[in-house]
Amino acid sequence: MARASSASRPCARDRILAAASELFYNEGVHSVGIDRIIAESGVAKMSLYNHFKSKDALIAAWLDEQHRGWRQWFQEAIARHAEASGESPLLAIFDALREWIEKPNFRGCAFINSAVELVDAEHPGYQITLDHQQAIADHILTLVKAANLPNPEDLAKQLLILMQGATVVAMMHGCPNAAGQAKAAAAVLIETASQ
Amino acid sequence: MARASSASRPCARDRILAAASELFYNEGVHSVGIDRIIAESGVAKMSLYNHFKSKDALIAAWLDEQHRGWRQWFQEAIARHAEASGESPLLAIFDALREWIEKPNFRGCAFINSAVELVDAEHPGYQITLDHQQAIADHILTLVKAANLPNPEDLAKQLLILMQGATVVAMMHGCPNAAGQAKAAAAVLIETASQ
DNA sequence: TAGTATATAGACAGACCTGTCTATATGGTA
DNA sequence: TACCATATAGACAGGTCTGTCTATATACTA
Repeated sequence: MARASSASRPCARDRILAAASELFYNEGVHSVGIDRIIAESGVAKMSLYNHFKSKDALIAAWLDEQHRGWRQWFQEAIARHAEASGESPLLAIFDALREWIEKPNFRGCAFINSAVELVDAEHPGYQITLDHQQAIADHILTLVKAANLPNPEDLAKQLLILMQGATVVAMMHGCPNAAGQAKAAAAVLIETASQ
Repeated sequence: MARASSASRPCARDRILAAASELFYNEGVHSVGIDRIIAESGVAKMSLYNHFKSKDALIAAWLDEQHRGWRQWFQEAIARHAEASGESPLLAIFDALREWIEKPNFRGCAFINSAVELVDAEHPGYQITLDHQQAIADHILTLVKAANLPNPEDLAKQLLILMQGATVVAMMHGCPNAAGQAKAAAAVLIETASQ
């Protein structure tokens, strides 16, 4: 277990990130201290600081990992839902969103939550939260343009607003059908834009 | 200045709440400690604990005060914008939202932010964040019903999603026109629902 | 087996936090 | 003026946090 190539147990770095991921998302980056992560991961404090320069660097690493994973999943889920339903990828966005919201540990968007908690734009993780949001907006715009709809920038922005709104409403209102309502609204906007 | 009736200086309690309000909203409830609030308000620590049982009680008092103030402002602003523009109160929601977003110290919704930070549903302030969100949803539903539109629950939910989404997009994307885009989308949804 | 890279457990220091408390000051009223 | 309610400044205690460090263990390779 001293080498990352061992197949029987994840390396220390991965165990730290896994523990941090669960704790940070469920409880927030400020409420979870280093000792909690150490206890959860079974990694020694010195190893943690060998892999990550500081707690802030760990937060940034977590956000970076989440950013990559979520982007990949988002694109894959949209394609999967679009294929399964035969509907436009623009509507499939909201099916993917619903799939995410319905996860048992859903507590909103890690990037929104972290931006709220970190506040400080100089924090090493803050820019990642913004990059993530921008990547979503860009992806939606790409899908809208691919659909050859007029005023793509406006429609993309409105769909982004619906998506972010459904995320927050699902979190704050315990609303199981926020994604469905957002999808219905998106359908109207897309239909109207097509005329 | 030992009595609240003094007209020359706010009483200690009000000064604490004013300082807490600014610091908590700008920097988050976890990042701001009691000593910061004491320094900002010029109130002695013992006075602070005479007025508020604990930091958590102060947070709850702040959220309660914000809840009352915001509700009042929201309804007044909608009425004001509806009268000035001659448009439906349902669209005026987004004019009021824009007015709020354009404030120089805008950093999203204090209730969403606090729900994210507090996490714990047992925290004395947590229920207030939920009550606040529910009050907004109820108010939107009331306006939709007053407009005699079909499927009021669905439309109200969609307008709520647009409103929350615009709030988050404005915060995360530095998007000055999120409220305007949400208003344009709302106009389409309302027009479609009317047919 | 020896050496090395990586790991473990956890003590430690200093900073910061929340809440308690002592001593004193201030302002209003009888 | 005396009394009382409320205020001030800030020391203090104990807990928690982040990051540094000592001592030791483990696993792999030559």
